This record gives sequence, C-alpha cells and structure tokens, in this order.
Amino acid sequence: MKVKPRLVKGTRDFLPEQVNKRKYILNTIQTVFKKFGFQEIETPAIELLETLTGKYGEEGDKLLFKILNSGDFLSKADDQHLQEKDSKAITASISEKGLRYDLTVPLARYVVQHQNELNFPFKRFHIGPVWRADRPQKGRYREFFQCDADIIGSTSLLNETELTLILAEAFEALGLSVKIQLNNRKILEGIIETVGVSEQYKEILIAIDKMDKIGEEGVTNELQNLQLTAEQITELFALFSITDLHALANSFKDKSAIGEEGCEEMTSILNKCSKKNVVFAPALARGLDYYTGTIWEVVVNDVAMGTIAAGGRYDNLTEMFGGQNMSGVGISFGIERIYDVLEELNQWPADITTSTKVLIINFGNEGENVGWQLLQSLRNSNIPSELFPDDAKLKKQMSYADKKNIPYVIFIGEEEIKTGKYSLKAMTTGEQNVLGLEELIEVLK
RNA sequence: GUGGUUGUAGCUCAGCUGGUUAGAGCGUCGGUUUGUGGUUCCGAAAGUCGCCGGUUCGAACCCGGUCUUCCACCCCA
Repeated sequence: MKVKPRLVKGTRDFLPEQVNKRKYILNTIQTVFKKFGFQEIETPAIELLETLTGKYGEEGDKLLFKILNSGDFLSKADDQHLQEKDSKAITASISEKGLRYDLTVPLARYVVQHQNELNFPFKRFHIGPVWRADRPQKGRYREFFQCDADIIGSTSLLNETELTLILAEAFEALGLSVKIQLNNRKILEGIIETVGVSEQYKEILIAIDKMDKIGEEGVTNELQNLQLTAEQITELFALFSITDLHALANSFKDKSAIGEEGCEEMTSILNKCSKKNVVFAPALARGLDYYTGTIWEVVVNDVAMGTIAAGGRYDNLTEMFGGQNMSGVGISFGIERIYDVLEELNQWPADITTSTKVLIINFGNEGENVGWQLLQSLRNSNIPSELFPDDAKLKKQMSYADKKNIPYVIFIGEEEIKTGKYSLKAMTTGEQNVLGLEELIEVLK
C-alpha cells in the first residue's frame, strides 16, 4: 500500500541546516543556564491526564492531546456517555494519558515526587517538545520546543534578578537587541483592588493584556463589556500608566497592601539589575493562570514578532501534587520565534552549516585505499572528515563538498600516491597546495 | 472551538469568462569539461492540477464535502 508522505497538522520536519540552527540557539542558551548553575533534567512526553488537567484553565484543558487507552478500551467505556455520543464526558473512561502541554506542570509533579532526592533550592533547565491541540498559525505549532529554566524552593528575589540576567545574557549572546519587561501580579492585583473591582480580576487582566493589540480604545470597550463604570476605567488606565514605582506605591497606600508589596519586590529586583533594557511595565499582564508574583515578557526590537521569552513566579503549583508549599520561579525561551527572528535578521554565525572540515575526493582503486588510510589519520587527529564513498564524477564530488559547505577537499591521484603527498584545495579561495601528512593536519586543525 | 483564506512539477508561481497532448523560473539529472565545485551554453526527467463526489458534451477552472495552509477571534511559545 502506497501512502502519500505528509505531516500531522501543525508539525514540521527539520532539514539538517535547520537542525544546526536550532541547536545553535539551544546551545547558546544552555551555556548561559549552566553558567548560572542550572542542571538539566528530562521528563516523559506523556503524563497522566490527572497531572495535566486543571492546571492551565479551561481553555488549556481543551488544548490537551489525549491518548486513547490500550487494549479493548471500549468495553470499559462509560455506557451512558457512549450511547449519548458525549465526547467530552466519555474521555475520562477511555483516556488516562496525555501529551504534556508545557514543561512547568511536569516540573511541579517531578519536584514533589522526588523531593527527598533533590537538592534545594532546585535550579533546573529543561529543553523538549510540548504539544497543544491549538489551531496552527504562523509561529504557532501543535508540536513545539520549550526551553525553560526554573528555581524551586526559594522565595528570595535574588532568583528573579538571576533569571533577568540570564535573559539579558542569552539574548546578548544570540546578538539580539531586546526589551525585557517586568511586572508583578501583586501590582496588578493592587491596581485592581485600588479601583475596587477585584471580583473581575482575571477578566480585567485579559483585557489589559490586549493593549498592544487593540489599543486603548479596544481595551476600554472590553472593560465596558465587563460592566465597569467610566470612572473605574479612567482610574485603571491612570494607574496602569504609572511607571515610577515610588509613585505607584504611594497610590496604593492604605488602599492595597498587596500592591505595596508588589512595588517593594519590583524595586528590589530592579535595584540589583541595572541593565538598560530591563524595564518595569505596569500594564504587562500576560502569563498563565498559575503566576502569582513577578512576571516577565521579552520582546525583540526591530522585528515584529511579539514575545520571544516569558516567565513568572508561581507560589502554589506544588500544592496541587500534595507537596509542601514550595515557591517556584522560571522563564521560558520561545525558540521557534527566536529562530524566525534570527532568520529574518540573518543573524547566524558564519560557520553554522559547516560540520565536515575536509572531503577526500575518491578516484577509485589505489587512490581510494590511500584516501581511506588518510581518513583514519585525520580522524585520529580529531579533524571531522569524510571520504566520498563512490568513485563518482569529479563534478559530483566537488559540488557535494560545495553544498555541504565543506571548506577543504583533498585530491589523491597518481602523482600524489607516488610522492606520498596530498593536494589540499581550499574551496573558498581555490588555492591549492601539495602537503605531507604532518603539514596537512597542521593546516586542518 | 468560531469566521475567513489557500492548495497546479522537489521549491516559487503562471494558466484570460470551463474547450483538444497543463506552462515558466529555480532545483534535480545528463552533456559541454577522460584530475578540479560555485559562472555560461545545450538537453532530459518530473504533475490522475490536495482528496472524494456532483453539474456539464467537456472541469485545474463551477457546486458540495473533506483535509491542508495562512489570517482574525479565543488562547498562547
């Protein structure tokens, strides 16, 4: 049976060059993580649905990929739901596993499960694919990679500062000019409390978060739909535009203790982190349901791409798994978007697609045998090298090297066999030299 | 999940209001070049026009369904 080769919606294949580029991003970020003392962990792609469900809000639950139970699952299915063809209700009796939606909830599970084996404060990073049954759009896929660093078990604000520095350093290493925006859920809560509309905290946040997209007018509209009065809306906008922490703390005085606390936290973080591109953004609301303190959002300058990294502090996540209350704080790099940005700016290192240093041209027979011996010597000297496997046309072999971005080729013909030397050609300049083994290794090293 | 949009050679796209054997550029392969790639020049292969069904004497083109792409909403990396 012949099948047409095609991909699942929202997933992609990666060509070797793309993998090189992705690895470059990951390695760059990883190096920074390690420099700051983070250790890498791994968890399964599949988790129990009970682990995942209810952590991302109702919307998030809908986007979970569920896995059908093995075996004769229908015989164990709930009969009534089956009869009624109630897809939503039947799920519980035919599916108990799902694909992870992010790396943070699995981390919470992991930390509680291994709390006696871990060394706290636990600083880990985790890179891996996650899945969301979202409708794909540009830069949004159903399978994508997350690249997270989190600190569990410490409420110190030093951690926030460290993560901010990691963001700054990683993007600097990638050669990207970014703006790192910070806010605090406590400040948001304070603003909303001060205006006296706390019952609609979540809805208001969602509306405020759209500021960039739909503008002040659009947000006003949404707030009116939430039955806020004109005075309340005016007051909200006024508070959300105060970027001076001192002034903001003053407006919280005697009105919102939590707001004041948020201002204190924010001040403390920023004082230890005097980078120019780190700014307090009071209207920044973005973040998942579980964030409780500081939140981050990083946007690139010069490219319309939106957020390329985000994060926040979450105080209650481990509680859901019966663990003692351990606060966590973490950031996540949107590597798919970072890739697109680097691509658009063509900001890749020059040697990104080079892996093999030298190709030995195959002229067959004796040349091949000599080439084979040479190949072993080169590899013993740690020079990434290949021998073309077929006695193919020279044109074919040369263009193979060309396409693979191999900087050197070696010719071994009659002349070279006789003298025991090799002709080394530099592909970029066309320059060609006859060298002995020692010299050859010296040049290629 | 809601509304819209896209789908023609490996890739990017033409194909006028439905009319006989569906085109181009790039790429691939072969030759020009019997030990020198990235430039020329010549030639070739390659498409049941996303899939299924319908209307019609006749469909890449019209209609319905389905899948896919992208966009907006929801939400989000």
